[in-house]
Amino acid sequence: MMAGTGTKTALLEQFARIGRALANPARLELLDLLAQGERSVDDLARAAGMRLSNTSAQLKALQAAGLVHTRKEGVHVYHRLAGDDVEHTVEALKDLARTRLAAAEQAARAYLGDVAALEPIGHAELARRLNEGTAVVIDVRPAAEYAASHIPGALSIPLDELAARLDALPRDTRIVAYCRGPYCAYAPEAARTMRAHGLTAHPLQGGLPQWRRAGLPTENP
Amino acid sequence: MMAGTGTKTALLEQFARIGRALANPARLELLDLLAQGERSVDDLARAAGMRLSNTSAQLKALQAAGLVHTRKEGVHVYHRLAGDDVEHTVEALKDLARTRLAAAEQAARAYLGDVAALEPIGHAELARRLNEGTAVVIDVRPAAEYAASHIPGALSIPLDELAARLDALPRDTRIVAYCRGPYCAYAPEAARTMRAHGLTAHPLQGGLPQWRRAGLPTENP
DNA sequence: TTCATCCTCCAAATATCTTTGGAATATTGT
DNA sequence: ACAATATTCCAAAGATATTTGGAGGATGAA
Repeated sequence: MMAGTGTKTALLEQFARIGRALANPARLELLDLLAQGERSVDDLARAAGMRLSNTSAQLKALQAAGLVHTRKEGVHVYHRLAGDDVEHTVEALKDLARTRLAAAEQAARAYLGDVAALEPIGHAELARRLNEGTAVVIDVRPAAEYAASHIPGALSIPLDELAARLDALPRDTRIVAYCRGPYCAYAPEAARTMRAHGLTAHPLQGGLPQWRRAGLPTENP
Repeated sequence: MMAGTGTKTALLEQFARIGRALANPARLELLDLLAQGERSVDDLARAAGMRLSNTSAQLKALQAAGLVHTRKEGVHVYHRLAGDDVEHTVEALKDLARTRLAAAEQAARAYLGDVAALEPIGHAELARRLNEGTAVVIDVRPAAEYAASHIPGALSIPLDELAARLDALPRDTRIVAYCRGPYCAYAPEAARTMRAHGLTAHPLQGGLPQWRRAGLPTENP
């Protein structure tokens, strides 16, 4: 492809660089993970089920596109999203896919199941209920993500452990589960598990990144 | 790459399809043109300076990604954006590029010049001024795009013809020029030309697609 | 220093994308 | 039927991306 300096072509080429960064499922998964908080390369590789060398290469591509920043601490290199706008654009991309591609809508339904049937709770309602004490909120993401940032007052119950800890949950209070975002299956899955056990459970509409982006408070280390 | 049916991988793969559609400067240019209204393949090829066969191939890719719909009329195939969300996401992509990539910001400045110095007029202010009669609005896009859709009351003065028609413009009224959008150089360029001729001119903030997306009225054939 | 750990870099193999010119197809009008 | 126009399809060449395994560099701990 031509270099194309100084003209409209050069500008379009720059825009396309961002498109290219978002053109690969592995990179999109890394962005999802990074939206939960900064993580080391090796940690990301494990969480995404990718080889280390490949993870490093993809993170380098994201960095070259300006979507990710890094911080070196000792032997670790921590990566994080460059800003809220990254997450916002990725979400717009996903929503566009779901709206415009029947195959995407179908894949979303296959992965998430029927979320509407679980009557998701909105941000505002959860915030109100937390103030009133009429709901308990649980964070069903892996513990490391809870540790990086969570909704104040949330209990960390990773999905893996939910079944074993069901009896410790209140039967007389509404339980709201949240996870990584609107395309994360953890919270809906958790709500189903809890409902099957006779609890009153709902997923949060959107996950922690959306909660934060709405200007609501989070608790960080 | 794996097929990956039924799982998270399948969903991410669908999201990445949209990313891939936006990963190429030629396709981004076609999307820009389509945001101005539906056009035939051959017309788009001419406007974008691309070969016909390539234009057809890229449009096919956009169609496969669900971003573009087509309508056949006689011997022509008219393409149009599948919805407002397409334009919105493309704009988010461009803004992200400009914010996160220094090279993109630099290319934008090189292409657009210093737009802020031209004191762009916002949508609300233009709407008000048009009601009051305290501004004249001119559409400096190619005539075909004006014909497809324009701001009610706008005069069509394609940038090519502006120099020849400067004397017909009022010297005692504020003139607002608009074009394809925030990354189109026509309106800023027109404002500079008019100012150099002693007129009071400004570009509109954002172009016709943004005006329409803000819910303001347009005039269509 | 030596070791273990984390990460990046490299080369190679494979796959995908882009662009071109020309052939093939479709539609309309004569 | 024929010609003219608009579009798609095809094959080929070149350019980019993706992924892997392993080598090598950097850092901190023993």
